[in-house]
Amino acid sequence: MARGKVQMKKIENPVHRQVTFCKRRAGLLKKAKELSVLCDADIGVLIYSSHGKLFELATKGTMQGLIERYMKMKPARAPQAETAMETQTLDAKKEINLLKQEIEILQKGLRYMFGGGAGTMSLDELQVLEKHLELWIYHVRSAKMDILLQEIQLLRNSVSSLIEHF
Amino acid sequence: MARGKVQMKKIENPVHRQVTFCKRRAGLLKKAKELSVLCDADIGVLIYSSHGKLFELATKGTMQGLIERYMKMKPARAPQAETAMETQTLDAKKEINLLKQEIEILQKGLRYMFGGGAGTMSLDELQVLEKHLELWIYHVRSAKMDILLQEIQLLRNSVSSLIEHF
DNA sequence: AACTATTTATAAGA
DNA sequence: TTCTTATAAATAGTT
Repeated sequence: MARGKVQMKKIENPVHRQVTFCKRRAGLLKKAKELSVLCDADIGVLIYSSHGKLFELATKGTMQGLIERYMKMKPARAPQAETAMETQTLDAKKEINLLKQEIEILQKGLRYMFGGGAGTMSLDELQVLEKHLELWIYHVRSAKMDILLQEIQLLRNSVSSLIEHF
Repeated sequence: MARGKVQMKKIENPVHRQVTFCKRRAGLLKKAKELSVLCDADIGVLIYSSHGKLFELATKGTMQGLIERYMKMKPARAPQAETAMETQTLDAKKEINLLKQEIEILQKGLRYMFGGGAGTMSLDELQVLEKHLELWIYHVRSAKMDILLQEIQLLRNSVSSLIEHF
């Protein structure tokens, strides 16, 4: 893209090809990061050089995570028979999904309780929910503070006894 | 990259963000294809929009194929005693325990809200609950912001049409 | 969805 | 590889 157009075909000169690979690879990964940040997207990029070397980028979590998400969305074929261990892993994953669902449900329940409706909430509902949450956080922080203050009191008492004792 | 620089942070206006997502997504995929052709590389790109929609590109074969290649290259974990599969199972069990704890805390949080008192929660549990609440408030505020910005966009469009009409 | 003024990426050269 | 620079491409803001 500079000092001359470039034909869209494999660069034959291997030196030139390697240089371009480095530059454009960096460019591609940069663009991917930017898109991720600007638009709040999760992006994974896998690049295998012509000689098989791997370069990767995962803008959120790990490549593993993004791949698993992909697999869920697109159930893959099962090439081989499962071993006992694989079955165990699959069972565990099922359980994880169930638990995640449970959390989802609890959260929806909370939302329902405060907001009066599930799913999409109106501005007013969100306003109310926000107020509830602020109040709740306030209570949680108070409770934390109470615990800490109790702790301090206990320590003070210990110190007092020690002083009396000696 | 035009008519003004752009800050590298999430674009707040949802309309603007969506437009940019479309444009840059197209740009990223184009760049990936070019790199693939020019340098004879095999490239896979996974993009999840903030709303979870998947966009993908595999310049050679299928995404499945690239992923399998990735998996073969990177069983990179497991110290040595465990097989990859055993590690996976252990990881899954750890995740299950974490999720169970999380559910416990959410449930306690609910009871706490109903009862109006802290009594039963430990400092650590309160800490976790507080983090959850903070995250939740953040989401609620984002949702509010989205609604307001959409409203503004609608009004702007109305004003534009009126001006054109008269 | 089209249009440009600018910014960014990068091909070639050093 | 790295830096420089002229130029091609991408794209932000606008219409």
